[in-house]
Amino acid sequence: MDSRSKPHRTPCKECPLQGLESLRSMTTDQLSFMQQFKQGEMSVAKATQVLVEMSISPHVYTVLAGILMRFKTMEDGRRQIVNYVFPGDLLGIQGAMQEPLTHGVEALTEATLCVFSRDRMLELFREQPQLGFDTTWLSAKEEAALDEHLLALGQRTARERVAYLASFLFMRGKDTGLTRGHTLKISLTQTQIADTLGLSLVHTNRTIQAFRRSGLLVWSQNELMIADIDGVMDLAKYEHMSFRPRPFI
Amino acid sequence: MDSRSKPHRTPCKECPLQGLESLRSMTTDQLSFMQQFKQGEMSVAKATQVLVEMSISPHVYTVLAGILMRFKTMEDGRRQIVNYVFPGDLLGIQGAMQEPLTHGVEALTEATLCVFSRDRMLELFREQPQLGFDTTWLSAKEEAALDEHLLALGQRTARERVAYLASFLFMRGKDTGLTRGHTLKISLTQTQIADTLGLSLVHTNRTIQAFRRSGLLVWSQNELMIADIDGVMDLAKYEHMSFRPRPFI
DNA sequence: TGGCCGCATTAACATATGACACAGGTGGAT
DNA sequence: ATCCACCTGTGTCATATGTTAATGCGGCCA
Repeated sequence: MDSRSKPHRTPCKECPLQGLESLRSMTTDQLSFMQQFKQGEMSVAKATQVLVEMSISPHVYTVLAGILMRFKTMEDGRRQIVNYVFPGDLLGIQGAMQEPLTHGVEALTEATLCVFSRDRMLELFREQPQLGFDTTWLSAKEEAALDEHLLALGQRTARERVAYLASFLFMRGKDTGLTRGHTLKISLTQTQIADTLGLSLVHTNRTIQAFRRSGLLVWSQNELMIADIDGVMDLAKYEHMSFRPRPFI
Repeated sequence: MDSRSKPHRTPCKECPLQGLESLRSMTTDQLSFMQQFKQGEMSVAKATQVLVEMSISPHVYTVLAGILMRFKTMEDGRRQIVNYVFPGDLLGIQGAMQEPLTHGVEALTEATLCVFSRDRMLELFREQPQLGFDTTWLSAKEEAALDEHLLALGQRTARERVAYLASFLFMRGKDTGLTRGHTLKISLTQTQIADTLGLSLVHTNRTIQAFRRSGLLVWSQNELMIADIDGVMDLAKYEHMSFRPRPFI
């Protein structure tokens, strides 16, 4: 499969994200700024490393389609998936600070990204203060999600963690239009789930199977089916707060 | 002790943070903007709740002095301390998005905060794009720290976690001028340490004592002494990256 | 002065979770 | 076809960490 940049370039007026209810739409002025600010578009195959740990990226990205994961690794090979990246999310903002990335990013599905130049980020803040502000807003969202994950890893049992991650992914998928009925098409291996939740592979497997037998939650290789989302969120003791539409750039 | 706002108001030109090596200093233009942007100053006693979970804060703060903690709680009482807040850090930026706070903040020491108005944040981005950009930079830093904590909770053993937290706090303290020689004056109860690391109180106690006996690390009620910071960081498998001076507002 | 309270400390015991080892299925590469 | 890598699923056993409960100590307050 091809994982290199493609010439195709969605005009910002037709940005697929504009339609999403959970995302805030842009003014025409903002749209036309973004149009010229946008450097290009990139499509990558599943399993492509989009950003690599320790490198300094010359680009900043916005996800147009697809799901990706952010992760950190230790020298001895241990890996922690720190968060998942959905359409509308900003990627690699650390690069804009000219600092080496402290995490890697890998695509979990085919994905297409909107490409911006690291060096022009300040220009965005200068010309479009509101969009600059929105960038901070997005960062605040990311922080809130990470806080939530920390709560999960620090305080929840294995069962609760699995229920938590399932609800989290499902809700994010729902907000970005990726769910159909009770299912979210996402393919995570159990190893990836384990590396997200800080559990061993074996125990993750057992926990997922217990859910499957209960019928509450069926998490297979290609999709996540949640029969009763409220039930699962209760079980996880997860209080999802639905907020106002999030901005994006 | 008094924990209410006080009239005292440090002029920005004499901001104690300007002197820190690890923080970037401001231009005189930026300083004078901040001077009028600053709404006031607040001094709080140890153990004061500065921001409360679920509330919508009308203020955003920068820490001038002191150490605070950010935490989340679950309905059944479980608590996770998600990060520590040092001088130069921004607090409550979620408030600027007019959204309810997803975490609380409590002072661990006497602390003094610089107060800004939530509603004027956009003005900051408009008039001082660089400072707006810096705000995003700060958020990116916070994200990186949270990623690091997730790695600790998800992948490290109890021993490694304690060593990690000790190094993390010590380095942050060092960067903000709070260490003297091998010690950092900070008073954390073992319960707080446990709630940071996702360990039980008893096991935290055992682990800390083991370190104390080894002499590598003495963590008492009022201070943290690290005999050999490199040794402790090795033990934690923690690779601290020292970056360029961080900005602040 | 006595009593209460928060905190550190210890011991004895319980268990959730991890480690290891192996089987079986699937799909891609050659 | 054959091989190989990767993934899910199992069983057995090991152990790091959690739980409960009791002790002691210092500070604070009536």
